[in-house]
Amino acid sequence: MQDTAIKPTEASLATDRLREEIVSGAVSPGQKLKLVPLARRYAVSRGPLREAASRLAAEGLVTIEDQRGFRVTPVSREDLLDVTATRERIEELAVRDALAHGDLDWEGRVLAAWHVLDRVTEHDGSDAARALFAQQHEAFHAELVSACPSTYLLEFRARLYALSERYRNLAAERYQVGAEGRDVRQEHKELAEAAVARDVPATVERLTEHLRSTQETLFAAYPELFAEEP
Amino acid sequence: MQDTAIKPTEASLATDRLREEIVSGAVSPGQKLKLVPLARRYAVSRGPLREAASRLAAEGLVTIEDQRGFRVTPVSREDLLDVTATRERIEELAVRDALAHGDLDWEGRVLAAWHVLDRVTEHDGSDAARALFAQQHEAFHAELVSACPSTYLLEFRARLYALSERYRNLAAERYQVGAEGRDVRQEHKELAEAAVARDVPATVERLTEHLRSTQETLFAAYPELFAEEP
DNA sequence: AAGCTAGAAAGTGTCGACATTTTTGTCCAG
DNA sequence: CTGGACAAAAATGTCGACACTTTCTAGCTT
Repeated sequence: MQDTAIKPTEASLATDRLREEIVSGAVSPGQKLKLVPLARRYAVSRGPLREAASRLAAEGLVTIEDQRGFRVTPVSREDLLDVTATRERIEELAVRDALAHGDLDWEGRVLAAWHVLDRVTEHDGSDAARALFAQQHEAFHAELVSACPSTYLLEFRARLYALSERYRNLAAERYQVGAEGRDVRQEHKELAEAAVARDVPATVERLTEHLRSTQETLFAAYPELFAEEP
Repeated sequence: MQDTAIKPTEASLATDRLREEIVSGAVSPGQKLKLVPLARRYAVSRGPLREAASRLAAEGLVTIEDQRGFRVTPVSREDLLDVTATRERIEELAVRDALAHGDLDWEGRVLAAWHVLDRVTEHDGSDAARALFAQQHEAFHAELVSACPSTYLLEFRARLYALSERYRNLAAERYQVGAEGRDVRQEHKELAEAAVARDVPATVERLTEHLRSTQETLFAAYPELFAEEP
C-alpha cells in the first residue's frame, strides 16, 4: 500500500485546471472548448481532457453537445437568478446544520478564517491580491458551513458556490470591491459574529442578505452581460 | 443544421447504460469497474468508458481512485442516512415550489402519473413488472416536483433519487412490496391528492413520511447490508 | 446579389498500442 | 505457519493514428 501521496492522473489535474480557468473567467461562457489547442496548452493528449470536460459537465460548468464537442456553459440572467436563489436555500440549510452541530473548535476555525479574510479584503487591484481574496473568501464561506454533517449538502453548496463565483469573476472587472455602496467587510464580520454566537435567525438573515446583495451588485455592474456566445 | 435527432456518442450511451446497471444493482457496491471486461461487454473501447465513469463519478455513483481506476461507490448506513435526510429536505423545497407554481395542466399530469403508478403497484414478482413499477414510480415523483422552476433543485433531487433508488434495489430481493406492513399505494394516493389540493403542510408531511418509511423498510429488510466490498 | 451546393478544412469520436503502476502469486527465510 | 521480497500478470493511464461529422469556403446557378 502507498503511504506517500499518490500521483494524480493527468485527467484529474486537467479537471482542476480547467475548472479554475472556467470559474475565473479565463475562458468565456459559451466558448467552444477546442481540444487540440487545449491539449497543446496543457501538454497532454485529448484523452484526459475529454475526461476532464466530462466531469465538469456533471458539475454544470461545461455543456456537452454530442458530435460537436464541449463548450463552456453559457450564462444568462435566468441562470444567475436560479443559482442565487438555490444557493440561498442550500446555504441556509447547511448553516443551520452547522450552527446546530459545530463545536468550540469550529467556532475557532470560523473566526480564524474570518480574520484572514478581513485582512485581505481591502486590496489593490492586482491579480495576486484578487486571487488571494477569492481564495480566502471561499475558505471563509466553506468554514462557516463545515460543521454541517451532510456531505451531500456540502457538495451541492460547493457546486453552487463555484457557479456563483464564475458570475462574480465575469463582472469583477466592472466594479471595485468596497466601491459598490456596501461594506463587504462589515457583512462578513457580522456574519461571523452571529454564527459564533449561535444566533440562528441572525446568521441566516445575514447570509441570505449577503448573497442577495452580491447578486444585486452583479446586475448593477453588468446589466448587459447576459447575451449570446461569440 | 441537423433537424433529425443527433446520434449520441458511445460515451453518452455508455453513461446511461452504466448508470442503469449501478442503480439497478446489477453491479455491486464497492466493486471495481474493470474496464477491459466492461469494454468487451459494451462493445466499445475503454476511452468512452472512462468518460462515462468520470461523469458518473460527479453524480456520486462511481468513485475515482487515481492510478487504481474506478469502482462503484460503496454503500453504508451513514450514507443512506445522509442521502435520505438530504433528499427529504431537497424534495420539500422542490415540492413547495411546485405547489406554488404548478398550473392546472401540472395537476393533470400529476394525477395521470399517479393513476398509471397505482395500476402497476401490485405486481407479480417478475423482473418486467418490477422494472415497470420502478419506472412509473420515478415518473410520478418527478412529475410531482416538475413545476418547480429551479433547474438546480430539480437536478439535485434527481441525483438523490438515483442514489436512493440504488439502495432500494439492493434490498429489493429481501422484501415484497405491500408485505412490509405499509400501504404504498395508499401513501401515493394521499400524496397525489394533497398535492393537487394544494395543501402544502399535508403534501410535505406525506412526502417526508413516505421517504422516511421507505428508509425504515430498507433497514428492516437488510440490517446487515452495510458491510465491505468483496 | 442571394442562395444553393460541392469540396476542402477543421474538429470530434473512437480505437489499438505502449509505458507505467498496481495487484497477484510464489518462493524462501525466520 | 507467518510474512516479506521478488517476479509475473493484470490493469490503468496516456498517446498518436484513423474515420467520420461538422463547419467553412468558394464557385456555380438563378
